[in-house]
Amino acid sequence: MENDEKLINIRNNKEYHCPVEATLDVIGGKWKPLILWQLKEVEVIRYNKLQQNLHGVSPRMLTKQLRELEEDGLVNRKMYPEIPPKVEYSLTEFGKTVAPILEALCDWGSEYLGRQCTLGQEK
Amino acid sequence: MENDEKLINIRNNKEYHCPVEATLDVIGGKWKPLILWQLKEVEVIRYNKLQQNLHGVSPRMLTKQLRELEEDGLVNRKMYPEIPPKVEYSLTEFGKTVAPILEALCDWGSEYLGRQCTLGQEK
DNA sequence: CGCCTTACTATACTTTTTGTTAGTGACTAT
DNA sequence: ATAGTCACTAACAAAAAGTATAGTAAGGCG
Repeated sequence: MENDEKLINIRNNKEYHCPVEATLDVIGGKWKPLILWQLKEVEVIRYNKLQQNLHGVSPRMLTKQLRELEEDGLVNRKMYPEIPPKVEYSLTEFGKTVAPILEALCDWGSEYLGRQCTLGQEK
Repeated sequence: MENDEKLINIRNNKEYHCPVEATLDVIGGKWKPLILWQLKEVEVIRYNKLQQNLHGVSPRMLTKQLRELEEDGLVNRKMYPEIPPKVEYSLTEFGKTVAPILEALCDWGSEYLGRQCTLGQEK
C-alpha cells in the first residue's frame, strides 16, 4: 500500500494498517459482538443467564471472551461476596461506544438476511 | 432465551437467534470486513493488488474469503481471458449495502483506538 | 449428612480456521 | 532458452475455537 500510515491502538500499543483492522482486533471473534449486543440490550446480566442467552456457548469460551473484553475495557465485572456466588456483567462507558457498530450489524441482518426478531428482554 | 424467535437467512435458509449473529455469519471472519472495506474504497481491484493492500494475507485465505463473499452475493468477480490472467473484484449492489457497517467499524477504530489514517487510494 | 446453588477452572480431545510454501499454466519479453 | 507475469491451487502445519466432562468453594436447605 503506497499510502500506508500507521495506526496505533492507544490502549495496548498494537499497530494496524487501517481503523477497521484495529476495531476487529477488539470486538472481532465469534462471540464478542453477540456478548456486547446482549449487554447493550439488558444492561446488567449474570453469567449463567448470559450463557443461556447465547444459546449454549461453552463456559470455557464465554469466560475467555469476557476476560478479553474486560481487559480491553469494554466490560465491567462485578462480583458479590455471596454464596452461591453472584457475578454481574455490564458495559463500561467505553463499551457503550460500540453501540453504533452493533446497531449497524443488527440493522443489516434484519433488513437483508431475514425478518426482524426482538431480543429476549426477559421478565 | 424466553423470547426466542427464529431468524432465517433468506439467501441460504440458515437459522439464527438474532440478526447480529446472521450478519456475522456473512461478513464475519478475519479478512472479510477488510476485503469489503478495500473494495468499497477502490471500487475495482485486481487480485494481486488486493493481496498487497491487505498487507500479506495468504493467497489461500484471500481466495477462500473472496469465493465465500461471491457465493453470498456481495462480490463480483470478472475475469478477462488474457495472458497473464486478469481478474477484477468489485462490490455488487447487495455488497454495497454493508457500507454502514464498515463505516461504523472504521469510525470507532479511528475515534477510540488511535489516530486517523487514510487508506491507500493509489494513483 | 448429603444435595443444591453459582460461577467458574481443569483436562483432554476434536474440529475449524488460518497460515506457509511451493508449484502451475500459458503467453510475452529478453 | 530463460525469466517474468498473474491468479491462483495443493499439500501440509499451526493456531484457534469448540465439545465433553468433571471438579471446586462454601454456605443454605431438608
